[in-house]
Amino acid sequence: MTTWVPTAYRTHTLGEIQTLGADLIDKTVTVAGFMEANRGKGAICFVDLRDGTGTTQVFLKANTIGAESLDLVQRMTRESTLQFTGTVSLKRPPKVKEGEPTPPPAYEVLATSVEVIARAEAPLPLGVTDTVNVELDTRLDNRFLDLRRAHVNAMFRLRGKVLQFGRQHLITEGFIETHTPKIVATATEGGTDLFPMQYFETPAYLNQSPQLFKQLCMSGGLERVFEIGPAFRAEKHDTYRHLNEFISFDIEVSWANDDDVMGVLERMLHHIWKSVAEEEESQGLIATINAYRATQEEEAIEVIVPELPFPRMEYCDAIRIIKEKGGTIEWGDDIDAENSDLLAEDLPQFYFLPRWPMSLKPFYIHHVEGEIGSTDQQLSRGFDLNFGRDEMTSGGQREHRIDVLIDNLKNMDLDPEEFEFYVAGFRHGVPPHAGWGLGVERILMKLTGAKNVRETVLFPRDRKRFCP
RNA sequence: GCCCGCUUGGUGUAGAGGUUAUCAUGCAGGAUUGUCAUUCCUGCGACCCGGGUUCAAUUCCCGGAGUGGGCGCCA
Repeated sequence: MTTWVPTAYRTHTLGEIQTLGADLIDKTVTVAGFMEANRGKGAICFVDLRDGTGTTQVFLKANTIGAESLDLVQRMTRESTLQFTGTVSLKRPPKVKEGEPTPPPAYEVLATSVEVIARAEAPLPLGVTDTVNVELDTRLDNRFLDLRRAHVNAMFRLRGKVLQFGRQHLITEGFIETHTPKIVATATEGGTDLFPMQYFETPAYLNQSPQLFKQLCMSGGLERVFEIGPAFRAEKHDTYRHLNEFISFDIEVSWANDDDVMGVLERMLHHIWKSVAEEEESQGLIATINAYRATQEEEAIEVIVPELPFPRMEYCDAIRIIKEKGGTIEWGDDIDAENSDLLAEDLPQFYFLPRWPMSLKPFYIHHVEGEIGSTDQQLSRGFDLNFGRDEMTSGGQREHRIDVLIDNLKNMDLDPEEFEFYVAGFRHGVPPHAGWGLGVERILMKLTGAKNVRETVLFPRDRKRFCP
């Protein structure tokens, strides 16, 4: 349970007026919030007041609050911030049609005074309680108002929950939380464009992932680390699932191989899903999202806890199955969206794709000599985790043998000298280690049914948007 | 970067070479109401920009800008 400590502006939250209402009857309280709606233009008026914990009706009578204050509230615009002092009372039950159940008792505040903290300008750029659809672009331009909408607010509370449950699980498995630098000197670990920046007199970059640094933590004997932090990629992609700044949930584990960290991943995701499905507050957030979806005639989202272990579909088998289904692909190709759709037909939820060809993986991925695929090419210990058609995670066992590592760099046309800070960490003994990076926003998409990854980020950064 | 759409009140939409430009929501005013998605009445508010075709363009054509979707690549 959350403990709400009174503040300078309110003695109770609006949620508490409802949950503690029976004990608060006739007590004087001060509450504050956004005015969702007001009704009544005569000698009485009702205000729906909303704060972060819920909504409560405030009842105003001319002879209790005074004609002047009543008039002020009656003229107030929606979403204005108001503070009321008054006494808690039992709300008169609504008229119910015959046969319908009587709703549980609700409480209201009979106002004795009001303070207008801020009047909201009208018209609102988007309706907070309106049922009309609002386009994502309009929403993001006015995110502060969009966030006031119940289902959007719930999305971000749920985001916090997901991170909390994930963090909680890793800590129980002995992980420690770390932070690695986001300003880096090395151009790239391959595969992506970076944002250049100026670091005093020297060119530098925003980091694309904590990869190389978390490996140095392994060399440093930290054994089990995780990090939840931003990653920056300057790719000019424009899709429902890409961002130029996203939050990467990363782990790295010593004395472990790819199978070991796949285990960590599926246990963590299982814990997150299970917790969201079972925890009361999370269920409430899901219910809020579903209430909105119902107004948009969208199907309710259901939190289906995935079974352990997640299915494994090795790369070679995936290629074979795609071919059987009529997809165009050759061994050694990346699996594109169209072909991922074919795999997703049979694997609509989480599944691992282990043992990719070494040729498709970055220099830091480990391979075991003799592990070869169906065309006699070297396999790697790299894996992906998909949810249906979408990639959630990329991971693998890392190359801890310094000579192989340097060969890999050379084979991929990278200059080992540029990676000296990294290679140096391998000169004095490194435990075999493995890890992964998980896209937090993509997980949120799957959990909340969001069709666009931007919905799961407060202020998304994409090709066209970096403000607000 | 490539391909395909779209752009109409604050928001979301309907629509047509000549209309009083539709509906919902919103906003303003009024009637009713201890209301509770109130109900009812009245009113307000819009065709992205530039050029072309035409007697006439918001509608057709070209260009631009903005935006949405798909793809590549990725998390």
